[in-house]
Amino acid sequence: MPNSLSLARFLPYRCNSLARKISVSLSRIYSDRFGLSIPQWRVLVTLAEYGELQARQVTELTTLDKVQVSRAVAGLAERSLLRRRSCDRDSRASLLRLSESGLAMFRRIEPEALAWEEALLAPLQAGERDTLFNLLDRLDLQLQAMAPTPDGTERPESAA
Amino acid sequence: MPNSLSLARFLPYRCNSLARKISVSLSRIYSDRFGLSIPQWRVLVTLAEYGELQARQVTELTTLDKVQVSRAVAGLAERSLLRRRSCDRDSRASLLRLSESGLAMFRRIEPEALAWEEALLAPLQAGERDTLFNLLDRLDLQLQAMAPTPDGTERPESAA
DNA sequence: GGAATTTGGTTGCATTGGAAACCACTTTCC
DNA sequence: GGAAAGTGGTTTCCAATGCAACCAAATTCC
Repeated sequence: MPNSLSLARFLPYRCNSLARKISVSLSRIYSDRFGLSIPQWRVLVTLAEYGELQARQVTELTTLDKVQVSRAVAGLAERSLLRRRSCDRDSRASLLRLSESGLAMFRRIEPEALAWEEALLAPLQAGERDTLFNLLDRLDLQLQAMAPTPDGTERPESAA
Repeated sequence: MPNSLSLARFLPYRCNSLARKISVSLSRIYSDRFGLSIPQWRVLVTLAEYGELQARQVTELTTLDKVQVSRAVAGLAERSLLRRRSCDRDSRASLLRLSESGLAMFRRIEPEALAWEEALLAPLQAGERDTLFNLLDRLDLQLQAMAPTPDGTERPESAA
């Protein structure tokens, strides 16, 4: 019996290579033309959407770890694309907000990014797009359920 | 009007973060326990599937570039998990094949990897799994169609 | 046959990315 | 009030990654 694990049909490989290709292609917009790294791009989008946030909240919203956020924020601040304000309630933290120029940059990139996404999804009908997002959501959820708990105990099965 | 680009609903972000989580989770098998990097793991699987290949063919089958393949092969050879044979037809190239121990390692990882995939896909019915793979294939295809040609000329539209 | 180009593969170098140590502050708990 | 533990964020150090230069052999084209 030949082995049945074929890379080409192995979901982790498929997802990874697709995600990689998507990233490379999209980065031609925000990276080549606007000089943003992926983490910087995510921070930009997130602050554009939420206004003012602490770094901690950004990490939660972007699936980036705190080191990546710290560096991305430093890079954006360097270019005056965002401003940090000290936080009253907690003097360790600071509040992050896009500057005018940061917001302006976002407004220039946004329509292009959306157009690019639209082009990618063009072959899919509306219903298929919903299905796609639904499937991704469910995989995400399942992955979370499969994740080991820090203390090694298994979480109880959700009631059927 | 609030902007309509929301990270959480942006396909590139969704794909990327899902793929990342999948990789991290799966790597607990081949990385933590068997000490393989992702490229090494892909080379292992590919050689297990195809038997003997040139490095060049491996790059095509794994979506890795030649540098990654070269280094992965060096790492596997270092641990005697694979053997290189010189190629008659082309003395620059060499033919790669898993050693007995490489194949043995693959046979130990394979069922675990498949079981892990099965656990991830558990919430999806058979039809949904097909749909998922079909959608991924179509996105891949579309991405390829969107890719700029090296010389900047656009490829002709495929006949409708 | 031999210069010029291409191809298979490796290596060096500069950059990125992650883990863990770290600093400063805040909260908990006695 | 103060030790101990936790949290927000940055920095340091090291491994992984990517690009470009490189070497050697093969192919193309006169």
